Amino acid sequence: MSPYDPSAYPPFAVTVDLVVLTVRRHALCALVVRRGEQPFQGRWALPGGFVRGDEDLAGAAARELSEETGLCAHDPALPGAGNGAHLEQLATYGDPKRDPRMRVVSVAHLVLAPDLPAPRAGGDANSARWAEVDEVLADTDEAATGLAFDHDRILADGVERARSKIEYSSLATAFCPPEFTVGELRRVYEAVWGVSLDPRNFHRKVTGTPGFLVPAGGTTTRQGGRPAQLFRAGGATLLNPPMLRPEV
Amino acid sequence: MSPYDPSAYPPFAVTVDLVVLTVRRHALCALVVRRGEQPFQGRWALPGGFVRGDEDLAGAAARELSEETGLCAHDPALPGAGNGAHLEQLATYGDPKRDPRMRVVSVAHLVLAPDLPAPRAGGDANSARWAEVDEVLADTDEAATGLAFDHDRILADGVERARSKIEYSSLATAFCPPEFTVGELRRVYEAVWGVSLDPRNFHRKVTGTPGFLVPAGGTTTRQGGRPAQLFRAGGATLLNPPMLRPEV
DNA sequence: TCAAAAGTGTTACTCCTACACCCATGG
DNA sequence: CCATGGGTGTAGGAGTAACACTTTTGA
Repeated sequence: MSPYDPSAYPPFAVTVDLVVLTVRRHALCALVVRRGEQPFQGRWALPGGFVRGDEDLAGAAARELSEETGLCAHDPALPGAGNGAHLEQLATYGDPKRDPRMRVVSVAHLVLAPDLPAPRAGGDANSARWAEVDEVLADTDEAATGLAFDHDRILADGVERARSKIEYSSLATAFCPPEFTVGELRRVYEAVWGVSLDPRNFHRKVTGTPGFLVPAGGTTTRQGGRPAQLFRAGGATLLNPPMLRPEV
Repeated sequence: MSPYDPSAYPPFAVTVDLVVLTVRRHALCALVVRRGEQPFQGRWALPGGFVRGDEDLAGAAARELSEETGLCAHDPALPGAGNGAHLEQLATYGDPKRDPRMRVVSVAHLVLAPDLPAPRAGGDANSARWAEVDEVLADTDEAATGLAFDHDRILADGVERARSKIEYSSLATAFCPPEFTVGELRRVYEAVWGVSLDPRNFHRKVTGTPGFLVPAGGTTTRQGGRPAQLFRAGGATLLNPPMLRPEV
């Protein structure tokens, strides 16, 4: 038997897990679902599922996302795809003991979405919710309170990716509706980073970076106070110089 | 049959592929091996192999690295591991048609190593070499000249990761021997980015960033000219402010 | 009239770039 | 002596932080 014969090697199950993040009530939240089966029955976990034989990894992630939330994923690698949530591959987790049933390798994906209506999970409203990231990750030591499998770790990696990526890219707009104000965008940064930013300097920074924001024409007053201009995300994806995250 | 029963889903083969980068003769080079088997027999490919049933993904990558190069991998997540090449997970590639034999999902890893002696691949010196990255990726259109499978794409992703990561981390020291001069470190940046950097400003930047470099005590004159101080990599992993990559 | 949020101006500081200049070695 | 690379000093500019100040709405 050749060492290059794939069928001679042990079979793996391959899954996709989703870190779906949004900003709700000034807090970064992740979508979690309650497990109905063993193992970890009744515990919260990240949404996900098995990759089918004929679909690629991003396709499987998009399908799971659609099944869990009704969201349409938007792969940034594809040109011209319209609105829809941002989806990108995060990392792959393959510890031999991460699933007690058998060898499962999970390709985690990161999804950034605007604030959504309450999640629906296969019709069972009770089995899916938005969990504040800080609360889920606060007591990652106590095994009893965390997510199932190694999902605490996956969630932490996804949050870290989002936190660092909005520094040097325009990805924060993925948390906003199609039209948004500078103040709304600033509150996204504040929620994701857990800091306060100077509204004046923030405004100058984002409106002064070419291609980051394009005026949408209207104004809104939904936050109270003086009406704010509405913007759309511009074509630029890289921010140079980056948005600076305050020290602590 | 439960939708959560892993054994009910199609089996995958899982491999690791390695993007092993080094700097040789002022050029960024990648390790490639000649395939002895179908498919793509005789073509160059990235080193890699199947993940065994009892090892995790990083372990499989470290094993393949050791088998192909004799290098000892150093997982930065583990504390205190001494010298050895830097190893990190890169991305996972799972297109259903990427391997014509069967469904293979490959977890690519990135390895950064100092300039090494000529590679040895299972004793057959002819079957492994350092290829200049620019030459391999130059004609990625012509299918006849590129690497096997989707390895052109994987290599491009690995190179892009390395190029961007040395901007904001001290990872460039992974391309250097344990003790090195500021000039040697600068030539690493120049080779990886394909640019020229001002030696004076570079020196000030790296020696002025706390924790980046620690003096090793000696001097060397192996480059000619005035003897240069020797340094070791400091404990700092993040560079703030980052090293700025020139435009163009 | 007041609170609240949107914007603009200004100053001081940090950091980078560019380049002049000096230092220490080998040939 | 001189070529080569190592290392320091300095002036100008880009970009940020901090904060005073004006604008425009709803209550």
